[in-house]
Amino acid sequence: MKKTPSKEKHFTEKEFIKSYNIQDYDVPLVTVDMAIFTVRNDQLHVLLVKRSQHPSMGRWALPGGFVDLKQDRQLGDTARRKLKEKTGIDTPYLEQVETVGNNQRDPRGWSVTVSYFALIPNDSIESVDTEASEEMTWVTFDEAITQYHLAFDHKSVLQACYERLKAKVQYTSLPINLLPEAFTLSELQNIFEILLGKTVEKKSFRRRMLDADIIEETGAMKTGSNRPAKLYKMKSLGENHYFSRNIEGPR
Amino acid sequence: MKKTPSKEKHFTEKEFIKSYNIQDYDVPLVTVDMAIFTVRNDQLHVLLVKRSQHPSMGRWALPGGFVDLKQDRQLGDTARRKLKEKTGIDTPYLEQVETVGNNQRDPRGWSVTVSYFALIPNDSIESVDTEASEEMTWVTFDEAITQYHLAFDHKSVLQACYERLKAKVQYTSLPINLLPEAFTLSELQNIFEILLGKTVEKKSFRRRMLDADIIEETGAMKTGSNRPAKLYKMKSLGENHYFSRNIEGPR
DNA sequence: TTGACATAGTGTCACATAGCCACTATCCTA
DNA sequence: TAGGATAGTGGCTATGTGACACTATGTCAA
Repeated sequence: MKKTPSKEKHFTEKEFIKSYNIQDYDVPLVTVDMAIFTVRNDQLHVLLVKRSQHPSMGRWALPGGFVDLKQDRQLGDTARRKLKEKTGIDTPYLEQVETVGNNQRDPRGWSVTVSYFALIPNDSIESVDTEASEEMTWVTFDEAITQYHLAFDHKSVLQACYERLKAKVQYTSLPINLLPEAFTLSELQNIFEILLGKTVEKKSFRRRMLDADIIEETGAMKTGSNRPAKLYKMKSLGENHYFSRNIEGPR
Repeated sequence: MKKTPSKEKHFTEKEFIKSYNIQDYDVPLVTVDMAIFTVRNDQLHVLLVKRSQHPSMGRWALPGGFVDLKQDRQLGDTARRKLKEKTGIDTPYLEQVETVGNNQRDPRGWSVTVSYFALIPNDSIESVDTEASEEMTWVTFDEAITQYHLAFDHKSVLQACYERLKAKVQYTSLPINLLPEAFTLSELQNIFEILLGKTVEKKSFRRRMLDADIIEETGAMKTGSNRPAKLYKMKSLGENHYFSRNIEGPR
């Protein structure tokens, strides 16, 4: 039984703060969960970790955990900290998606999770030496949804992250963040097609990207077993462009 | 001083849950804050309440408060409960915007707020008899930002809500929710123009709305001192339409 | 050395859709 | 019955995307 907080108003704010103790209240749990996306082998992948503790010990889940009130100055720090722990990356594209809170999703009680998704270039993933006890794995998004029985409500959290990502691919330049610093237009188009699940017309795509004035030539070329392609990079790193029209598929 | 939670893994999940006590951990405060928007006198208005308790007693703030773990089954319920208390409305357009958490925004300590915005038709606002002690007022968005010194970080929360709203006006049918059930196309256009801050061309606007297949004639007409206008209503209530292009202004 | 291949990159036209704006329609009021 | 006001439309122009054939430039194998 909690004591009812005093409604006395005769003291100053200073006194109020001093007498305030969060332990006197029923409060929910607060966690941060994240979907870390990358594209490898022409498929969207997401990182899962195996839970080493109760509840749902042994089940696969999205990386995440409690906000550390000492370490984390703000919510995003929790996400960035987890990302760094798992992948070694510290400047990803990071976007908050949704906050879910109810008394069903965690057996420990009323629980709130703030979800984020991160986009990282596949080639930048370092193998981090994590606690030996901790297993993690990259799986395709489809597998994560259909083959894995994710802990808590992580299936729906993951789906929400994917929906947001997919929606934004239609009208932003966001997928650039899935590529390394320098990339060709063909590579970029390929990433868009993977995320959109449909092909786009080459000329239209190139016009769209070039007219947006968000990328510039590096000067270097990417060579292969055929005509070399110009390498591009983002003009201002981290800037995200919003197009005034959705990208369209074939008619 | 908190005790370090046990990392023992030798018991079952059931035993773990039983022994789990949230009081053993440092946890943040969790609140819900909301921007309740309506349009009156051709201006976007937002509802403010005067805080009757510490902290920031006497300052104006967005309606909101703690999640009530007993009453609220999920986060959105907290928002809906507050909205109902203040306006008497229980089926608004409600959208979660952002979740901010840090140890600066509230003098009581590490605090998380989940923000929502609601859109309500001006004519549906009932005067609710609230606690006598509680003052509330509708002010224009501009006034709220420039004239009122809002409590906590509510200024930036309010701005985030506005940004989201303004962005969505470009490519969704969302502003319909600011009008009563039946409305004319001219009224709808007017709302869009207010939110966009610029005029739009009549024919283009009507084409856009009609082609989207989201509204239908009620059969009734709105009469005035000139040619009567057809009244329309949403085809499926609450459904929000996404256009594939942003609304454009005059060239 | 050369020709096949593969992928990069472009020229150009058709087509869809939004802006523009003048025109018509239908009410009220004096 | 004419004038004012707002509702609603016809039809042309401008803009930008889709389509697709065409050119460009590398590698590689014979």
